[in-house]
Amino acid sequence: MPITIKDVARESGVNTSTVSRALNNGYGVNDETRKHVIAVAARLSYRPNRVARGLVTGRSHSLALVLSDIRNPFFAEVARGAEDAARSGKCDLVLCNSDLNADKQMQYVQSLLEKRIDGILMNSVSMLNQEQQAQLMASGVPIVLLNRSTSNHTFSTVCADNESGGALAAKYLLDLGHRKIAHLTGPRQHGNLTDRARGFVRALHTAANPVQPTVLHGKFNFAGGAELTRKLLDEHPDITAVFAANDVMAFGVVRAALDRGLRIPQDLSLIGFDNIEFSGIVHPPLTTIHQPKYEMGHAAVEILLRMARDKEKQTPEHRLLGVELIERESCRRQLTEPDAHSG
Amino acid sequence: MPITIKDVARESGVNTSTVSRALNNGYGVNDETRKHVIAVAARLSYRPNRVARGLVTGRSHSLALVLSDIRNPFFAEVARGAEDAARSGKCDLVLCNSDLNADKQMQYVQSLLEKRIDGILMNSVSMLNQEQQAQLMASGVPIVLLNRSTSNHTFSTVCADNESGGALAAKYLLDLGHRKIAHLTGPRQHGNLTDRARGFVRALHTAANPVQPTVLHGKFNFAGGAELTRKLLDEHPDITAVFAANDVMAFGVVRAALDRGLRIPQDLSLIGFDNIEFSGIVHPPLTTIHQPKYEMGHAAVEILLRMARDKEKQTPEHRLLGVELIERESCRRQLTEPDAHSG
DNA sequence: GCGCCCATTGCAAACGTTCCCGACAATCGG
DNA sequence: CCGATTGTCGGGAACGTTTGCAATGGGCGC
Repeated sequence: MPITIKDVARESGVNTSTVSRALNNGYGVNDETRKHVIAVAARLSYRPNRVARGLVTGRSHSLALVLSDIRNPFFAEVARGAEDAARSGKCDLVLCNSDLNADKQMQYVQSLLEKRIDGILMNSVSMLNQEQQAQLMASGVPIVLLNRSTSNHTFSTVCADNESGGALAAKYLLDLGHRKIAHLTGPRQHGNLTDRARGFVRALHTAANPVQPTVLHGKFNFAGGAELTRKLLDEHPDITAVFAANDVMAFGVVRAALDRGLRIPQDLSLIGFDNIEFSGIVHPPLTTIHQPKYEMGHAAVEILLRMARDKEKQTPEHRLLGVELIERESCRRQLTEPDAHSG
Repeated sequence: MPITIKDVARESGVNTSTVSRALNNGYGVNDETRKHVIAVAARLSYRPNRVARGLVTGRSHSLALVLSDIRNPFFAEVARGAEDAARSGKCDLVLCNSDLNADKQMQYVQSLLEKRIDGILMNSVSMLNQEQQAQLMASGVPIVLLNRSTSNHTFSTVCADNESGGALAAKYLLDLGHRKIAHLTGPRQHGNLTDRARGFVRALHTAANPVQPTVLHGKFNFAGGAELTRKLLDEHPDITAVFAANDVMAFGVVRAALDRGLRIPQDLSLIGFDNIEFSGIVHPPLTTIHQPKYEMGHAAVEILLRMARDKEKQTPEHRLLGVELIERESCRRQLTEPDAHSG
């Protein structure tokens, strides 16, 4: 029913192949006839069928974004960057929520492969077993991972410099004069969080006046942040500054601290990680390490587009994006007390 | 290069049409041969090419989600509901961020039509002019609108019951004893917000003891909430309760109130709208009207799927989803003072 | 004036499915 | 025992493009 290339060909008195050439790159077709064809196509309001084109070219002009949950504001920002990049690369983006479920993720990949997707951006493959990872590799589709998997360098990766971010947080707290410092983070297996912790602890250790922080592991969400804070305040009531592994945990810290009657930053300094939008909105505005989420999504899709174009150049590319400290109002200078040992 | 249906046909000694029948609905093919074909397909790890299938069936098995910005947590939740529904309908979801830009939105639609998308879920068409809306209608693709456009009933719609939500907020504040009440909302053109305001004001008017609220219009974001609050506190310092048109505005109210030294809920009661995730996390936890965001996305896609299946039944469907009050800690009972007139 | 080259265009074969239609055998009703 | 029906399957056209190759014709060098 819709208008096809044949209609345009008939109406403009040329062959379909000429129409195709005129409408696409247009090289090898007389300038006059090209204009004529284009005019006719416009008059009939012809819309090429990208499905048919995809069948012959083998490219679907769509990319996929497989992440755990779009409701996580971090991923929403990444998704926006990815979509913008895809759009400027004439591709569209299909959204998949894996919930970090391995089976679900593989089902998505299968479905995407059947659609001859041009590339996939995933936030993690760490939950996949060896066989599944091998299957992904074998599929031949370009894949970029959002969070670098230390064990696997066969895929391209885009990652924020978590370790530097941790160090940035450490330096900031030290400069403010804090000596009793804690770090609340997620499970030890979590690569990104581990990197942040490593950078943080290392910077504290290598400081002119080294500090040994208290590090607590738990769930890396709001409830986890609150729970770890309660535990922390019970066991180490002398803590003056907390570095939370992400902003949502930091919000949990705020809540638990308020419940104990502690004000931030007057009684406790707090620094987060991610710089999600709400960090600037909550009270007090949260000092945090900014992660270039939009740029990460953007960069990942750019790599994907490059890989999709050059089917030869499939050497994995690794991009590490810088982070920066966003100073707001959740930290305060700590007057240096006399050292406990000297008392 | 990849394995096609022909390979399976050759390997199992039958015709491609038989393979197709065996692998799909399977009706009209001997049970034994079907099993054989399926076994061979599995052995060769055959993956059907959905692009080719789409070319002949005319269905792409993908739906599109065109919204202003996925970074808006409201839309992220809608998107998640939509994606889950699409998935269970064997479709995938392509994501488009329109930024409420009419041209961009039409470009998206054009691109989606070229891909022979099966249906489109958009959050608004109000920024489109008549010609563009007519063009959408003429395209013949199933379309569901997230926010009911009062002027246009030609598309299907899914909408939360904003008016009832406004009434719910009004009743709640009245029950708590508030008499000096304000409503901070967005521009007058905004349909949803207008509905909320209407429900709110009407419920206050029709109460046993009617109240005339102060209604202020401004930007419906964080900054707008803060700005309107400053204005409100300047002009009406006797206000005891505020209904913000959405949660993000409510956060702005919190900020501005704190800046003036007012505590919530001790000095000012506050109720929001949407119940985004952060409403339960901020301090104080925000009492608000819950909008079934996930369910809205889910329902919209279900309508889309139905319309895509029955190409005949294209009568627009309108679904109004209920809202509910989520009571947290941002409102407090107001002791009824003697009426100002009697003083 | 002749042959060659290049620009332009048409022809037709793909791409991988689905699905209509016809062939064939077997079964069944009478 | 014969015609009709049913179940099973193959043949082949279609879906709307792209693209390699051949054909055509004009211009140009010699």
